Amino acid sequence: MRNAGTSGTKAALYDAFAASGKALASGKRLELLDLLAQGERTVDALAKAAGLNLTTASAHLQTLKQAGFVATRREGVRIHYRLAGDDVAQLFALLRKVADRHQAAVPAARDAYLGEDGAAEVTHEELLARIDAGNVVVLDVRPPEEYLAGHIPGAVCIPVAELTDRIGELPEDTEVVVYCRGEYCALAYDAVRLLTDHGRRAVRLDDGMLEWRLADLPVRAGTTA
Amino acid sequence: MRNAGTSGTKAALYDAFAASGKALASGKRLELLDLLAQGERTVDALAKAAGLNLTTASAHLQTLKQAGFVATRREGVRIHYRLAGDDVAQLFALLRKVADRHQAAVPAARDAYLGEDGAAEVTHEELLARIDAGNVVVLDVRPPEEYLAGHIPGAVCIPVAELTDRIGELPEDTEVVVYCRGEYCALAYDAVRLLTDHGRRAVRLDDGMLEWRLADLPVRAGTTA
DNA sequence: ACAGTAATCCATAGATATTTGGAGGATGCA
DNA sequence: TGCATCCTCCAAATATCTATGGATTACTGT
Repeated sequence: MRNAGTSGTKAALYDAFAASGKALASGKRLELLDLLAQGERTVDALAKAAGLNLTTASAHLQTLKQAGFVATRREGVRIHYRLAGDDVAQLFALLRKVADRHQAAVPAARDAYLGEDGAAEVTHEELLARIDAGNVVVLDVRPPEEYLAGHIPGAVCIPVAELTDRIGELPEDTEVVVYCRGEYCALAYDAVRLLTDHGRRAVRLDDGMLEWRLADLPVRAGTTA
Repeated sequence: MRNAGTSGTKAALYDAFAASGKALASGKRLELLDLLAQGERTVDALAKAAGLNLTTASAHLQTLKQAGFVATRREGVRIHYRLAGDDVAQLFALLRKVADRHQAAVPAARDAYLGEDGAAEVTHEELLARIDAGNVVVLDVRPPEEYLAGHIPGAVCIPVAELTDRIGELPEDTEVVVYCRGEYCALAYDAVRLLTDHGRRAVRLDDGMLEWRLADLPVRAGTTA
């Protein structure tokens, strides 16, 4: 009944799904998605943050837009890109998780990038309990614009680049829980090493803002801590 | 501190994730994943079911294996491929859902393939309730080997190709709920049209085995209905 | 209207993927 | 041992993707 005629449209449907898969098929694009998962950004800011030529970044963003993964907003002369929805962040996070679990190269690359890590980590639940108990300082070491776009309520914002200079802003006797973008972000790893080297007690949240938000935990925007 | 040195390994990590993304970047591979989500199969069977040259199918399967999405088992002269885990099926399902939601081409291709569909559908919950009540026949129209690998408990197996001949096996007075591989599988659509044309009351389950299994609903394997 | 900035579009060269036929490896069976 | 089957590996042609410089478009401010 349906065969030659349909096999064309069947392929069309799978190819349409594959168009979304293709958007996930480049390391550069995944890096852009990772940045966008922290909040909206202009093309120029994305290109700089990802270390890309502006033209190249724009091309990748067009690809992501074709797949419907990102949306844009014009503000005067610049264009802000953002994720098209939480489901996109979810897909991104799941891709990383599945890749980590099933592809041997990922844990290897992860260790090479983040450092093989025996250091203690804190889970969501532990952190929430300790925030309630009041015996912890939560430190967000991402760039300020990402902190402004959304952070853990009560967290202090000190970008890792400024941490050496501003370490005095942290109380000396309280343990610090550090977080950054997500499970594979280097910022919190660097910060914990830095704080520990300065004799502070510091541990990393076991993942970061991406997973926190996807777990529907409370998020605050703006500067009001 | 870390920059040029790390940018290499950082890119390596993202590229490793992208390797998994690339596995999702071809319609043919997604079709293979869709088939594998129903149960394990040999290379030859997959090639035939997907309408691919054997060599081409093998190449795609190697790509999927590189990404860790599939695993193999040798049985005599033939090699059985299967999904490496439920998380892979989950990733596949989420990709389709996100693509459907955010990419205009998907609903269009879907309607072209499945037919624009005003017909009534039944949800998981409704079906379970009606199975309990006993006033429904559940019909699985997938190929028998997929039925054997796992089906809804109590479902009758009549492949859609044999349905015209075997329609007498279905009670005439009871409504039939038809299901197949998943939300985008044409088999159940065809079967409902066919049954309705023969004066039977038939509706489609709103998705299929893939989503049923991922929802952790009861699945039975083998022939014991 | 003009200049300046941000981003996209276009063309192209270089790099990757896909498909396929044919050769080669592994297993089972006579 | 020899042969058939199932699958993978190899090589080459074709198609697609990526990166980038230069041109173009969209907007702002003077």
